[in-house]
Amino acid sequence: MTAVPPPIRIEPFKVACSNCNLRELCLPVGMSNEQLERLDSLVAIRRTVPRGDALFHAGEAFGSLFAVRTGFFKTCVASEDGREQVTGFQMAGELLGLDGIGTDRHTCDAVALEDSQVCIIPYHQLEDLSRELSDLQRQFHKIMSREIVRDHGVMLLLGSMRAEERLAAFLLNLTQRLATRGFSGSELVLRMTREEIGSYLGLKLETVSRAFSKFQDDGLLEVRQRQIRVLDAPALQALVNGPHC
Amino acid sequence: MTAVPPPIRIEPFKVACSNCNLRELCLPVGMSNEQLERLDSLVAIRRTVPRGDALFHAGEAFGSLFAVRTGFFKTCVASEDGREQVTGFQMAGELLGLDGIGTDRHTCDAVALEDSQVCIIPYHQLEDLSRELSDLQRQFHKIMSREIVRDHGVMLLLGSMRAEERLAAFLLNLTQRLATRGFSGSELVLRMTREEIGSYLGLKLETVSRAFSKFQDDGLLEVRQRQIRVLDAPALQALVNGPHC
DNA sequence: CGCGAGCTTGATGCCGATCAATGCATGTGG
DNA sequence: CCACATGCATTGATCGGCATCAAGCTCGCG
Repeated sequence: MTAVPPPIRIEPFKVACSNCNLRELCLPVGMSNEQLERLDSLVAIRRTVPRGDALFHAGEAFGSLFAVRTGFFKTCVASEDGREQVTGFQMAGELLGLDGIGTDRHTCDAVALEDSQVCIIPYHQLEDLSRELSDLQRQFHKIMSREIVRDHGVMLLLGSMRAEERLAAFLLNLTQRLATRGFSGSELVLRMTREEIGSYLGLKLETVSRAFSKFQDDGLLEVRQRQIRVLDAPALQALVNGPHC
Repeated sequence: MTAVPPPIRIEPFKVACSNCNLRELCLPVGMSNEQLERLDSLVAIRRTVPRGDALFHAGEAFGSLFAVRTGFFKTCVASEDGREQVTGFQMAGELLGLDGIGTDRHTCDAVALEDSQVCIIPYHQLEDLSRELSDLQRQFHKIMSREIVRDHGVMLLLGSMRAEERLAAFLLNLTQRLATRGFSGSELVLRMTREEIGSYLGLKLETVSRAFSKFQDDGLLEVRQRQIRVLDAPALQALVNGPHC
């Protein structure tokens, strides 16, 4: 039984995991060419998300995961009374929407911090295919597990670090992920506001700003608005590990 | 090459998901009797963990997940410099070890807070079986996703709530989970110390103790050491939602 | 050019950390 | 059975880091 092809507009360029330059960072890690071709048939559509728009909102029905192809996102949860917490920042090759699997509804908002593009991964098809391809299954499980481990790291940060330690840890994490993607490990442009950084780190925007200024005074960073140059990464690392013990 | 059978003592009573009274809370949710029998062949061993002992440590090789059968656990991560953060408390029917999938090593410690018993779920066999049983696959994915959502909730708590709000949220979460397991929603015995609660909530033990006393003074709780009686759950709930806006 | 969003910087105050003493339950050995 | 030790909890006094409040500042953009 051949399925009717879905009436969806295909992007003009070919969408294919098999020749995507992010395949070593994304869902296809560890898959053979043959397997990749089967994944291609699943991930056939991209979606463009302009800066400021939401990819999905908390409460919406869940149907697909999304892989960031280009751009930058934040995810944030909110409590009844309107408190907001940024739970993460996602860049190329990272998956969005894992929170929706448990209840079939998204539980957070995903907002593009710059004009972005995502690959759409229909979730039930992914489940079906990962029952056939154990390498795909394994990689998907690893991605979920690492998200849990990452969250535990954020808890450690929020529960036991001081303001400057939090910002240092945040910056090192960002530069490391950017370096993995071939960018300079010392030069970066923040895509988010001081307020969003603060929300992620459990701080107010003024505190974030002061910490940036302090780092600049101490010669660890060069800060010009959102342009950041890391001058002394080891010193930042020393801050993250306990300098106060 | 037949492997030597591992020298593991099988518990005298029959271990079977199919007739486990926790099957509606645990991995088997949503599975048919036939499917359950296949799961039984996988989950055949239990392990007893005395109070204070670790089920696993960060850094150890990962091989199995564990389902809490009886008892109570905490999980905690530590940074290089020795800072510790309790990342969760697990009770009957909840899974331990999901953090290990991503790197094939555990990334946190799991410690029994009372004499406990867990079912051992060999992970690779679980992967194999979940490729055959889509209901098992679905439930496993839901469990991982819900863990991520739970972690996001903890981040919200750590990032934006005040001390008393955190404790109120913690107590309501505990009572709710106990109620799901058939216990009273108003009477509970804490299995963890003030210090462990504090670590989980990002507070010092003195602050936790003061918050308990405050709740008692205000008539929300009756506190006698670790014996807690909830007198006014709605008031606790009101604290969690923003009373200060 | 002037507006506005976002950022910086200063002054002040409060919440929770820290330091310290006491209380209370459990266990152990004389 | 009592004396004492130990681990955990409570309570008070003080301190400090970050939030809060309040101006200015910078830069991009209509």
